[in-house]
Amino acid sequence: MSRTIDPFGAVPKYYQLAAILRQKIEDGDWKPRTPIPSERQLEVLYNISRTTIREAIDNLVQQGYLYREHGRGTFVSPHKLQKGLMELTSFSEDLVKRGIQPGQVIRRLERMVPSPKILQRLELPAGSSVLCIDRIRLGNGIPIGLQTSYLALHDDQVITESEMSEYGSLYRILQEKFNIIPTEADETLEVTLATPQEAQLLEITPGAPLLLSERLLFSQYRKPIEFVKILYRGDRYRYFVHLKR
Amino acid sequence: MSRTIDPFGAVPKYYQLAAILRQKIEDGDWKPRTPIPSERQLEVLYNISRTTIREAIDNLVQQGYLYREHGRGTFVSPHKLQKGLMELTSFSEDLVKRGIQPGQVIRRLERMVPSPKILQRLELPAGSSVLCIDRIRLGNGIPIGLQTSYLALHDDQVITESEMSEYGSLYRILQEKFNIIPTEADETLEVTLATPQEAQLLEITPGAPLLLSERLLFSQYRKPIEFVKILYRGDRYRYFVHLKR
DNA sequence: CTGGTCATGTGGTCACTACCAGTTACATTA
DNA sequence: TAATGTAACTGGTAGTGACCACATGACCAG
Repeated sequence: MSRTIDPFGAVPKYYQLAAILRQKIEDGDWKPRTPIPSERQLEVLYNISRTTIREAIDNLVQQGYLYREHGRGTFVSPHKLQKGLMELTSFSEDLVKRGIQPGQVIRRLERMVPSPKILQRLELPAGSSVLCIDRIRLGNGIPIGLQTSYLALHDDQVITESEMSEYGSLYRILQEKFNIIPTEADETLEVTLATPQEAQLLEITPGAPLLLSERLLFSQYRKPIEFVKILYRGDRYRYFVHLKR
Repeated sequence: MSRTIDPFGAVPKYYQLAAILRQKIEDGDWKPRTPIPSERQLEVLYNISRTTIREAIDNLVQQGYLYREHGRGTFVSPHKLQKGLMELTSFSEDLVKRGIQPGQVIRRLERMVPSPKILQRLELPAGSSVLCIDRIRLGNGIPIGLQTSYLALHDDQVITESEMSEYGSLYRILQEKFNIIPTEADETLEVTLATPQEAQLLEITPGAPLLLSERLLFSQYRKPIEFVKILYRGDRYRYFVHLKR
């Protein structure tokens, strides 16, 4: 890992500096609750202007690595293993973080015209077609959720079943193939009971309690990209979220 | 509402500007998806340096009011009624937003020594006492949740039952009386079934599905402040969250 | 011992300047 | 006509310099 700033590289200096500081925190060079060098000290240490220093620190504060105290200093956050948890995550990222091996069975992958309610949430005109992906989600080989995604993609934006396994994550495909960056999402969670059909797919008894999630995903330009409905087995899944002011 | 910048006031200029811009968005003066004036134009319009302009815009982008497109401009986010939803909210704020009249029955309010597991999560030494508040939460007069809070407060930081109703919100008491600002929280949600006792308090049948939330709340200095457990009636409550990258 | 003052260190705010990097419209050229 | 360049926008990055607001500890007067 580079420990110095490259003034000619394509990556911005504040970004390079943020990476260096983040590394120090993750490596444990800087302990929780202890102050990092002051902004004036960093200015000298890395030969970078305070403007840039502050931009780097702003980023890390935003991401929860550091916190400031006016008049006292900037300190390392004491959160232990939670780095990255505040992030908007995909299902697979989500599981990997908990040490569970994600898996999936794709039951359907095709273009279709969804219900008007779904089209409305995706802000598409009536009669539009979307890409629909129907999957059984597995954790360590055991079914834990039924997921149905409706993606607001054009006819020429194709996703194949083989790409789904290559990329590993739908969000990676969106980002790397279509330059769509998931940025925000609205999600609701509620309790529901398994229908016989759902129970069979999830290998549970009908009427067993499920966690129902409905999520609307927005791109970097605040356009709705995906509407996804997930039914989680109530006995095998716990939803986690990190909230911020 | 003031539409100009006061250069001598105690409030920072970037904050005043952000308030003005936010107002224009909320009033509908600037429509969704349309560009706001460029940073150079705002510089002239308000006689403020671009540094300050950008700081104000940064804030609003962070809060979801605006989004930038490099080379094109800065645009108003198209989100309709969702302003503020990304915020870390208290139970009562939460309900008010949905147009439901919040209410509560305080069943217990006392200092106690909680279980070691809870003390550990609050990062307090074994044997410490905390303030425990046990409440039934109402929506439009109907029970929708059982809430038990454990607050990491000192013996001299007292909260009375009358203050609970005066302030309306526990978070307001923390903020205004003790200068503790809820900044982050980790929350898990899972499904569980009502015990006979819980069923009675919630006025449902035993065995009915419930939504169980466990939340650990952190102050502005990343110290754990509150551990709270809430049991929601599965048939009357839907959890909402706004996620961000 | 108590309370005030002050120097010094911290982050917070602001202005001015310069240049880089995408986007767009339009004139130019093949 | 179609491709191409180019000028004039946009936001993005970076440096410099100044002053304010808050926290702390050393010092001093009572």
